[in-house]
Amino acid sequence: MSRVELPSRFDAGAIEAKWQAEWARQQAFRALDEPKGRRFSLILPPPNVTGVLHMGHMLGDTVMDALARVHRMRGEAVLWVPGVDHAGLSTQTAVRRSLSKEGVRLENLPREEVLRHVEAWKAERETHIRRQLVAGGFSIDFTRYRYTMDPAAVRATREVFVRLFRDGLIYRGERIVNWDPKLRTALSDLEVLHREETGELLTIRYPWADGQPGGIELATVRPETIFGDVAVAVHPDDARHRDAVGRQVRVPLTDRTVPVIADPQVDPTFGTGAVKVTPRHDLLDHSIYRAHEAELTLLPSILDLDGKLTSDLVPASFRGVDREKARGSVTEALVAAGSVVRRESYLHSVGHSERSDAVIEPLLSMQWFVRIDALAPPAVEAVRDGSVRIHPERWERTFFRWMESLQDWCISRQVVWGHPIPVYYCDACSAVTAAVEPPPKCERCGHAPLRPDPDVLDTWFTSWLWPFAALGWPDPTREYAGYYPTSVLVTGRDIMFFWVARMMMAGSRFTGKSPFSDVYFTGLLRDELGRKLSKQFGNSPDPLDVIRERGADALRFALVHPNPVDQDGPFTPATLDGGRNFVTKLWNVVRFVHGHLAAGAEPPEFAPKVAADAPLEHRWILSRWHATQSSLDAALAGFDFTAGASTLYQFLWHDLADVYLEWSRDALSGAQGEAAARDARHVLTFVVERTLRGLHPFIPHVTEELWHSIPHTGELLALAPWPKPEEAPSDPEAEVAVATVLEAVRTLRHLRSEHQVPLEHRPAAFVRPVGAATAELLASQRPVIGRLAKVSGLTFLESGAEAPAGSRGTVRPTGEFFLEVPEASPASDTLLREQGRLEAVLQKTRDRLADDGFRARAPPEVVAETEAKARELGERLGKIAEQLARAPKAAPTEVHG
RNA sequence: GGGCGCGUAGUCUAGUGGUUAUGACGUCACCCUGACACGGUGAAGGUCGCCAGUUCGAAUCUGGCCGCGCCCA
Repeated sequence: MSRVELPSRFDAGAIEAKWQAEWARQQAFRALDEPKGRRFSLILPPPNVTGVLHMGHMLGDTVMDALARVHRMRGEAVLWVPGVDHAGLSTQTAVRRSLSKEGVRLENLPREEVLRHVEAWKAERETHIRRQLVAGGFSIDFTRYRYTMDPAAVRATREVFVRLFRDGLIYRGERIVNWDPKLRTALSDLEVLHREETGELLTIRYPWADGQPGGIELATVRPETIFGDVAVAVHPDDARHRDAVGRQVRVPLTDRTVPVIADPQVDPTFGTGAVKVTPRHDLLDHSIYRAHEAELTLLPSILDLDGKLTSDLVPASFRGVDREKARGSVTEALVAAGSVVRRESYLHSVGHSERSDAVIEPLLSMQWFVRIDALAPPAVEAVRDGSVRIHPERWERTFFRWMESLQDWCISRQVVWGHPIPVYYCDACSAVTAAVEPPPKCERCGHAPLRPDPDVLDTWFTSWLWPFAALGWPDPTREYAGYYPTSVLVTGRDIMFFWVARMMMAGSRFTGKSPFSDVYFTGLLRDELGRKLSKQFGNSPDPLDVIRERGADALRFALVHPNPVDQDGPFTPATLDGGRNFVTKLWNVVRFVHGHLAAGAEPPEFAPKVAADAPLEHRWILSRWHATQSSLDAALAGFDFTAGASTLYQFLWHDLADVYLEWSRDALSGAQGEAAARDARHVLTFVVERTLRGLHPFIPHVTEELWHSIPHTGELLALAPWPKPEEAPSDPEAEVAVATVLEAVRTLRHLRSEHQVPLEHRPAAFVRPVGAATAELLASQRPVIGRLAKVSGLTFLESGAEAPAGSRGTVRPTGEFFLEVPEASPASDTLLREQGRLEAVLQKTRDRLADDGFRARAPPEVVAETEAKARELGERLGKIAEQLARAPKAAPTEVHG
């Protein structure tokens, strides 16, 4: 059992690196190939190689690590699988931006060269991410490291595609999709962010085609699309337009005529109740078109993939003009032509690309889709029947609501970087084949070669398989057999739909099981101004830099400790200081312990048996530890990591350091004899050792270091057993008694401070306790009270006895306390303030007692308590009055003004 | 527009019907006391957003209003 001298300062950099290396050397986090007994597994939500880890990742990873370490200490087989995500569109966008800074357009490069650039980008970020994960001290199994484009993930992705295709749940079709004209790709509904924007609502008159005066008026915010109109639609019940239905109108600025049709999808409350129908460029218009397909033959496209006006239907002067520019010039032309009836400012919601921020263009396009609604029911059922629990629980409702209104998922992307869609076309017989392995020739007609689909899959199409794909599915790997389904998923709620819900669908569909049993959503981090952490504000430092400056443990504690459940948490210099201060406090507590243990010969044994007549402070600290460990376990079970960290913080700092260490100083130093010293060492070692174990999941490095510096059994704290509260007894009696003693100490300290007793003075103190039990307790603890309050002795006053002249006093629930004060000491106003406060309380209490309703309806014990309270307050006020009566002789009355 | 939350000392926060409302940061005073000034001791600081209601009793439950945030359209 080796013990080391602790340096006076905690050198986070060196110590953290040392234990990271040691954990790796001992393979402490390597999961068993064939786990037995209870197991706990989780996947690291694979960070995008688009960038590197930010503080939000660190928060999630710290939570996951806390869970993983606790379960490991409980003796369970733990597997934590790390990995990174290729993040197709996102990474390609980043690379494109980086190339454009060098004046290179990604679109102009050959595919192979684009891939080379992306691979280089990925390699750089991946290296950094791995370094960050190591530096954080996360107990990840790096031997199971995975990447969403490594061969096994490719296999799983293609396998899933092919299965869904064969089951008819993936189809290719021409649908209105969200088109990003900047990135030139389709996006899923989830990748579109809606923002309120002010536009202009134009009311335009479409004249009757037969030349009769007038026409039909309709409102639009997109006048540039009139060239693609195929009809004007009104609601069938709209009396205003009943006569118009069936007539022809002329599209302004053109010679084309289109019919007025009636369709119930039209919102009669919008504008004039008539709308233009541009079926290739609007979802609703397309739907109306479909309903009237027989009468409407034309389906014109007037926008190209860059969002520029195109087509013969567009007057030459507008051709090739971007849609946003064209809006203005078409408006001018309409005004000039006298077609505009009204122009008004209009606030409406505009979809933007999550990636490029370009305004999304609804566009009729041939894409691949997943019939997601068919996959949803088992996922909904899993949450409903409790086999998957969402924390915090209220997010279940959001989950359900979303699952009820699912649109088909567009999974094809027109980008280079990603998993190619595993579909092959035969140009000879037009067969469409989906296959895991590229087929050499057409199965139907034998034609070769086949033409592969040019698109790639949405990255989430791989991500939704991750809980089992990362474990090797569809192969029957040891990881999959031993650790699937996983236990917990920790992530941000911003990807609840993107990822969590879809994972549950995929899990049920392909493995027959929910991929995890618990989902925990972390909150967001905000800076001191309440802003989200973001590069753009410069408030989002690289975690590696913070770790270099403060240490990983300080960062981890700062992230978890002040972060309330289900609310945004602060990430500020102050919270970082808090983390560092706590780590330093722990370090110094153990240094104190260490110094005292060095004096002892043999290492104390564990699991102290505390007799009922053992010294009060030992019974008390063990009871406090029992309570702390209990609430820690409860907090962890409820996924309340802040409460867990907080209970340890309070215990270490206030119970252990502030009270117990000071109280036990004498005993530890041997001043009370060798037996007392031995007992104190014994209890102290036990409590500190168990506290290190309890703190280890949150701040693993410093606890590992400190644990090795005190008596312990085992090779690594990371693998030491998780403490059980019942290792030490709960002792409510001791807790009450210590509270009384501490109140006496605090009262005397207060009197010292109030009356400015110089620090070197040891004034005499007097007490007139309430009740024999208190008297006995205080008498038995006279030495420690004297020591902690820095008074010379504590004299007990008989009930009638006058306090000595030259003393000042105060009144507490446990009794009256007096302290010898310097003669020049002015009277304090504390007593007066206390008197005022208590009188207010007493008044409220008496009012309540005077209320007949209260006496009649409140439970008798509450009435009795209230009566006792009134009595006690009355007595205390009486004593305060007595003290005030004897105070004036030395009391200048500046207080009363 | 729909939905879900949140308003408690200067700031963040605990507290889901019954003592005198919890803790942290910050502030003030004293103190480098043999673990720690990244610290110790003491103190100041609150109309629990507003208005009604339920109840013997409301920070806590209900409704309305005001303010803020997030998600969805």
